[in-house]
Amino acid sequence: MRVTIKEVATEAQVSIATVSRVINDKGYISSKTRNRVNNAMRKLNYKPNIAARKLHGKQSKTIGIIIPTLNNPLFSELFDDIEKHLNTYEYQTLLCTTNNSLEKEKQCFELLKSNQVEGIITSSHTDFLDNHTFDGYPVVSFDRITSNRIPVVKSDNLNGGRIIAKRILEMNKSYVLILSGTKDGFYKNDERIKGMLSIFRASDISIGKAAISFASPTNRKLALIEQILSGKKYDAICCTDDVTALLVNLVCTDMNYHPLVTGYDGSKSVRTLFPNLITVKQPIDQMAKLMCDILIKRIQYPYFISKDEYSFPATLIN
Amino acid sequence: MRVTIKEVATEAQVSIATVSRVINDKGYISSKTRNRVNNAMRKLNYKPNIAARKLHGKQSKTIGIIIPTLNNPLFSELFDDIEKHLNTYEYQTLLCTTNNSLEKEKQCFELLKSNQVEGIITSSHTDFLDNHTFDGYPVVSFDRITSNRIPVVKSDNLNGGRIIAKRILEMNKSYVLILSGTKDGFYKNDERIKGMLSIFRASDISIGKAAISFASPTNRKLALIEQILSGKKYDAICCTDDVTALLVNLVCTDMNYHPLVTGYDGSKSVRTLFPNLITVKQPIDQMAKLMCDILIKRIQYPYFISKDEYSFPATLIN
DNA sequence: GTGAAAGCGCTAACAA
DNA sequence: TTGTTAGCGCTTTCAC
Repeated sequence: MRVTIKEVATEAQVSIATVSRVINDKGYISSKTRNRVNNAMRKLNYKPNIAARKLHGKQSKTIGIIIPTLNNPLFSELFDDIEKHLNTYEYQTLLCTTNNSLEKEKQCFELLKSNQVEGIITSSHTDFLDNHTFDGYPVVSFDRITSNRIPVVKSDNLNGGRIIAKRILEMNKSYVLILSGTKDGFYKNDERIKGMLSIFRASDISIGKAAISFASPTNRKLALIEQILSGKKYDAICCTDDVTALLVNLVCTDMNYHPLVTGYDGSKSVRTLFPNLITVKQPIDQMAKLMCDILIKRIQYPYFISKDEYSFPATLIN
Repeated sequence: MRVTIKEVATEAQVSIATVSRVINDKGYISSKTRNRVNNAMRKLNYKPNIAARKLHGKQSKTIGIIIPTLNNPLFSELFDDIEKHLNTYEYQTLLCTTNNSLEKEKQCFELLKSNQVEGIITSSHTDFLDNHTFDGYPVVSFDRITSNRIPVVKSDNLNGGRIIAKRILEMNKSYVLILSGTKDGFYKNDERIKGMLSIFRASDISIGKAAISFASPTNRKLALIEQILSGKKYDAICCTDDVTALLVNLVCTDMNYHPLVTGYDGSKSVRTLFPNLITVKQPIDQMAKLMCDILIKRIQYPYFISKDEYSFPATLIN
């Protein structure tokens, strides 16, 4: 068995309460005792049992993270940034992936509650949140409009859509496909698409629209894309995310068909590995940081009222 | 506050012990009581408090996962597969990333112990494991030879190296660079490189060797690669992982220099997005599954003796 | 078959 | 400034 607070107390010849005080830096302790306890902890290589701490109710020092998948650089980078930043607050992280399934998202939420997380950062895109009571859990959402009083950290999708569309117009395209990477109805009001449309409609470009399901396996997506493109001769294809854009490029290469393909998100790896891709960058690192900050503040000061929405600028790449 | 076992007991008019028995399916319970308890749990939407369960010592139903980074498709896919598979055992996962830093790896290990994980799957590549006593924690390692009695699940790196080298020879190259993606000394005995050398040395090809540090940020890696390549005119560059290969390709394109570049790992996303990359595929999904199976078996039957090493075949892509 | 009660490691009143 | 003690929610003997 591992070393417990009790053994530290014995070793330091104090009570467990004193040890607890030293650990949590609470209340008055003489520096002599403090030293004795610290030495004992070091000597015995004591590590607190987080489960016991959680059991007590507060201070689980754990934040739950809900994301659709790690197999998308947007989300793996987001998670990475969040984790790094939470670590500076001495918080740990409990990760759940949903693949955008409502069922899975429910399970994630239960799992996180079962694990006594102090708050949740979610970037899953089902509408589960809307219908759920939060038992007072602080929650912050990534790029997702929710109806409840859950703060959203997003980037300016409307403007991002506009930027991309303007870029397309500059290149004198005449028949453009807007291809959404999620067709599951969660993006009914996709701001990116709205932005694109607002520009395209004011021009004399022709517009097609299509969507593929986010949760489909890659093979299925490729097949769907091929089907969507077959016969049609768009000279530009605007995707609502980078992964979809990259898949479209693959299919097009195979078809020996070379429209202009644009993405969205601009994660570091995509920007590095596909330096020519025209896309819109969300400042993922800054957004991650802000989400952590809001959440921690909310946890530390329960009456802290955050804004409903924090919006970051979207910037054109290429 | 959440619903506890106590409230379920009251609702079902039984003792908490009985509720516990129903939850864990242990001991004798009449089916009448069982039903009553189950109904009560459903009615109150009871979810067990995992912290309390962990506190008791056994059955934290959590496995710790240590990986270097999620920003490498090999590891994000590995984690994904592990998590999916552990879920079928009703185990949850606690993820730690180390970026191959020894310091971070130590912290991860402590964190996982603090969280009462029942076992650990590690694919980090420092030599921390070798010098550490495991307090009886079941551990299994991914692709990493350790000196202790920790089972390793790997693929046949020696043969993988050979396969790649043979492929190079087929293409009549004469000056090849072997570029390792980790120069931190953890791969002193890198089997992949050994395999390559065994073939190259038996031919009349010239060989160069270099390495870049795994933990460097991408920009730094690109600069290093440029430096390594400047002046030299290799007609083939064999990297020990895909990410390095892709970065090399970027630098080469920039330099308008077009050697044959090969990778290693063959994760799904790399194979999809770079269908022409010559690489060696490790069967990540199968390896993930086996690691979970070994670990769970070891947890359930403490006297289960696993083999020291499980090796999967490596297959050439392209 | 079921319940009472001890105890897991820790925190936080409350006493001293 | 420190110690005593009552829980936190759950599992598990040991009685009944």
